[in-house]
Amino acid sequence: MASSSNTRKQQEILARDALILLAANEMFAEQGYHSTTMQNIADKVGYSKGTIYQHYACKEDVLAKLFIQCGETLQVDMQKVIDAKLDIRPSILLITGIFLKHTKEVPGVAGNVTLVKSPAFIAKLAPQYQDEIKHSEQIMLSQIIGIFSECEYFDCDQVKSAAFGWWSMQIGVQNLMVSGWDITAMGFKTSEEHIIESLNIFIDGLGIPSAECSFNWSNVKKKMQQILEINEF
Amino acid sequence: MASSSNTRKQQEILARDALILLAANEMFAEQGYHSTTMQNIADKVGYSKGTIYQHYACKEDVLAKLFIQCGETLQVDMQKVIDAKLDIRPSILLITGIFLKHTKEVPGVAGNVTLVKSPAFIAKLAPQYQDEIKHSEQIMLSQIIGIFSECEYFDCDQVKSAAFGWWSMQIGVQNLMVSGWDITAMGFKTSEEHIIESLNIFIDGLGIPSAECSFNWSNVKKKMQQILEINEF
DNA sequence: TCATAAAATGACGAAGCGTCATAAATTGTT
DNA sequence: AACAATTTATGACGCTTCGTCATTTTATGA
Repeated sequence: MASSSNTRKQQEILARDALILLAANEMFAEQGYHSTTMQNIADKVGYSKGTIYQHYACKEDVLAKLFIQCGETLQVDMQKVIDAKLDIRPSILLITGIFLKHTKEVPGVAGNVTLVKSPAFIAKLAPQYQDEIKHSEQIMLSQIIGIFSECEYFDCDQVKSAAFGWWSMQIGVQNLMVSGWDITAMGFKTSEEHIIESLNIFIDGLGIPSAECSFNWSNVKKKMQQILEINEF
Repeated sequence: MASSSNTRKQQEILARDALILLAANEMFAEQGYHSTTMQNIADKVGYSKGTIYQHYACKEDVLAKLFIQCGETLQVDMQKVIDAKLDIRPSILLITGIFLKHTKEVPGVAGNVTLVKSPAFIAKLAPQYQDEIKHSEQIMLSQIIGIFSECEYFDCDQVKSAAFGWWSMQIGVQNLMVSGWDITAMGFKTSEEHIIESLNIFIDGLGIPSAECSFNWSNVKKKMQQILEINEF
């Protein structure tokens, strides 16, 4: 019975772990990481603070775990786009769309990317989480570089610059989206629409010929639903 | 004597204020905002905690003031580039160079842009600082839009997209530069070199003809020294 | 020299992180 | 079922830091 009992208990723990992460993600999104206390999280999942600390050694580890989980989902979705073997332009735009979608879905994570990657924060994490974050970042970057490498006119350096530029823009737009800044009040369209338009400009600059159909945010969304096999978002 | 004495005292306070900001900037850069305590700052400037609180009502206000100061310097430097009435390509690259320079000079600020702009942080600030931050952002954005507006082939929407894209990339590269991530260890060049190369691609995409001289990071640096009238950095 | 005003100080309350002794619950045995 | 042994949950406690404010120190002026 030891093994069976062990498994059942492990499943209970796993289920509670999911609850903790769900609660944390919601509260980080609603009131920010620093304004959310471990007690808040404990209250929300209906367990005591001590129990939460049996799952995570520190508050930083909770956010790190959310970050890592999110990274895994991103990788899987990115791979679906890569496997679809589309042209460079739709590939890049779809992967951008995936990041935009995740930014909306997990604002508690997207709004704290800078915090998670800061040296002071990383230093507090369990070594395992430090490694996983670093690893996750490398995987994603190599996926991006892989896509830009398809551009035959470019040498290795230019591919890296293009990937670095895309990555910067992606990080930046996530920041803008989660900041309370209402750009539509300044006569702008949505962040999604503008960044897709901007990326089209960037891809034009790479010397990639324009596609027959225009790739605006609306089209990117439709194509994403198809590739990721989801109904709506 | 009242006026004179008042002025002298005010100057003393002003001088101490500068010391506080200097100390804070250094410590925020070295160990991060959250690991720096008000006591640390007080110790560094040689005054007590209470005295620091006569200058700033809360820790958030200290970072906000640094952020605002930095924004003012950026605006002045940007205006110098605008007044030089260069072509679009060098204008954009030089303004990017100015941001890169500031990122290196005030890492304690650049590494906390996301934090400062988060709703939870803004809410804690003195109303005056809230307004100044919002205002500073609008000024800078309108300066950027002004430069992209020079591009005669573009309509208003495209100009906004281009400005939004540049802004995102700028925020993103600042994040990457202050994160502990050593991209050179992954076979990359410096962030500065890559982002300038990326922006050249972006500007190509805008339909701007290539300049006669190539604008790499080295050239941008030289031109910056000339426009900003500085000797080195 | 002393009185009054201004400024500096650090002890204190409040709040949050993380720990650990204790309490509760679960499991195994007779 | 009753009890022992082990596992798990709990929240009081210590520690740290933010921000306050009564007290002390310094500066000003008569």
